[in-house]
Amino acid sequence: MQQKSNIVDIAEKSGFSITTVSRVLNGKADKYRISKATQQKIESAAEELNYVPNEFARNLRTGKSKTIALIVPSLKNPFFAEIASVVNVEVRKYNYITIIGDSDDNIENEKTEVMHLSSRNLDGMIIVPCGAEWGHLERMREKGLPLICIDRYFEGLDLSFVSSDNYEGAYSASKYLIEHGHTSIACIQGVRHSTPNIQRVRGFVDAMINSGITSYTVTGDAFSEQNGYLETKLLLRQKVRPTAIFAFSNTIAMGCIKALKEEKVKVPEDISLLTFDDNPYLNYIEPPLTCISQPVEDICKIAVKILFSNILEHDTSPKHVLLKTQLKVKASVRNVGRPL
Amino acid sequence: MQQKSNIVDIAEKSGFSITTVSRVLNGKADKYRISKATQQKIESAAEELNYVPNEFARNLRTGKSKTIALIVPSLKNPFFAEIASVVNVEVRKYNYITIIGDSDDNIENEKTEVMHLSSRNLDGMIIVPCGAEWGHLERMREKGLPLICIDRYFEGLDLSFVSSDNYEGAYSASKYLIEHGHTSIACIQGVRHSTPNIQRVRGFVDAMINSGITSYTVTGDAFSEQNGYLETKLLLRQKVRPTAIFAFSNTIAMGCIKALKEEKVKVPEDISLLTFDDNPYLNYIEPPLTCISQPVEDICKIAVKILFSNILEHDTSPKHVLLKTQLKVKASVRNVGRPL
DNA sequence: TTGATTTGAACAAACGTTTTCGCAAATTTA
DNA sequence: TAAATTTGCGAAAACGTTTGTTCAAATCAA
Repeated sequence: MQQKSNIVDIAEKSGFSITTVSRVLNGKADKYRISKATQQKIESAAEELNYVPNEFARNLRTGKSKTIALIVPSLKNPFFAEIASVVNVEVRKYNYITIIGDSDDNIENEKTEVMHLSSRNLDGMIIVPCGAEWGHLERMREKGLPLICIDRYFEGLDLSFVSSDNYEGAYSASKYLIEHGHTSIACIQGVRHSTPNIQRVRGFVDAMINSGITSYTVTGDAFSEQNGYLETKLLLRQKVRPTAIFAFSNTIAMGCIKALKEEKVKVPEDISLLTFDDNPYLNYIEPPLTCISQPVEDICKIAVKILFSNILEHDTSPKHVLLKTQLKVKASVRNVGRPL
Repeated sequence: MQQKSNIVDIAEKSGFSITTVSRVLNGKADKYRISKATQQKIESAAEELNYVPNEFARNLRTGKSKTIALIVPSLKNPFFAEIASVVNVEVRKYNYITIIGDSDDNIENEKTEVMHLSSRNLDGMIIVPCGAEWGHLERMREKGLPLICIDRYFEGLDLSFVSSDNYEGAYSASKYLIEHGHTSIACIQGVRHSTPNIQRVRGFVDAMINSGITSYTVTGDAFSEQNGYLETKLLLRQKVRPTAIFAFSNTIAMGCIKALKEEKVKVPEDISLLTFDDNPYLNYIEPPLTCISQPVEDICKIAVKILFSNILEHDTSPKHVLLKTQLKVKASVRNVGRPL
């Protein structure tokens, strides 16, 4: 078991002081006018000793951890998994590392995660908040922690966020349904107090109202398959069945499909289905699901960029960014104006 | 911006020494016979000051980071995302945190990830290796880093691993196809040098041989949709089309489906399809895909357990664990013995 | 030649913990 | 009552860095 070498070993081996070694290894040689010869020697000594700096000592001294935390509701959800993937890769480009916390969409978990992680002297944090509370987040920011919300956020707060333009996305999707002749439309929503959900409901309702459609339903209360399943079952029991269902997430849509299959309701012949979020698998279900695709990759990249402009350049002004969504037409919406 | 408090502040506020404060806060009060009264005072002082220990200082002193690294080929792959999710949660139970590295299935990335992460004084590492090389992993282990491979591993090496019994899984799946009357079967494999793949091929081939079937094909070279697509296209161009395709991963299966759709080949009427790995979405594609489900959750839990018995109890003997897979019959395999 | 400046590098403190060793006071034992 | 033991706690070193300050030697200017 090979001993780890430290800066002192290098100093001894090369014959220079710890200070000089540190400076050379940190690329501050020029700043402190260390001669080329010295640099050479120190570098080769470091090489030979297989030196890897101890980040803990370094961070203890500097107060910087080169670590950011990402907190998501659940890594099992492919939507958040993609976020984690992109954030992780982007952050690594800055030579920082990401630690991931899983809140399981539970505010108490979220709070303890934030607590625990913050003992790691985070340099920044990206969070998809559960959505119910924000006090703990504001407190973090007051402590000086660069913080940015993605996907879900809080309106009227000084916290930075990057998200999709959920209102616009829902609005245009609803319009799309209307233009395809649907007049009795139901949407199944997710967590009610979450901003994306609120915006989507607004977009949906506004589209209905602006088109003079009065027969619409808003129901549901979770971004879960179960919720989609249950609400669809209930919708199918109504006197007048909707001709189209707008699911506010992939997971909800899966529940819808399950229920529709069970009830032998064909998509899109009997009922049209539209969903938020894209996913590779969506192309393989039958029929391929028309969806509102969120620019997840861009959201993450921008979020990371803002975060680091905060960390590195101390640009602490709150940024609010909404990105356009995209309607991807596949095959789950029927034009009811035309015969089958 | 509220100042962070440290152990010294607590010492001053409570009137006791740093030593005593440290002991109380680490739950070693009894061991060092600190009176209840003192404990009380110190704890409430810590509470008031909103004390959060500085992990860097602690870890610098102890040499332990309470951090383990997880390296996966890609978080975007739902199979690995699930692994990340479970590992993350399990590790947190020990009050450790997980940092995740993404190798993008590239051995060079994997090596640099291992290097970078190791400067964080990891207490342990769980890795799904790309598979081509293991020198860097052995070196880590020689340095004393508790290390365990999951999913992919290396045979004949002293590294611990937990994986599915891929041979058995592939064997029974192949048998299942045979029992359903298929005599011309093709399998599309993934990364060739990876152990799971090798085992699966063996299981497949053995099942064929043991059943006296000579007309089988083994093709492909990546766990990717593209590979599945391409190979399926090619298979369909053969003089004699196989009656069943065995995809060695979800991603490959998706490619198959895409190709089959394009060629208007119906599943399972024209060709049967079977795949490795389960996935919630598999229930919603048409037809629902019969699959070999891997006990991902168990694999991760066991891996974490072994890792911590290594970290905490210094049980360093290499453990080799293979878990049974499960055949989940859905609707993508036709019994060709019976008329449609 | 003398004083000023530049070059090259080192000393030592500091970051916030944990832990070894130690010791005085209180209590028990004999 | 004296010795031994137990109780309760503290001083200080150490972990491996970074960095403000200092300083001798070399070079330059006048």
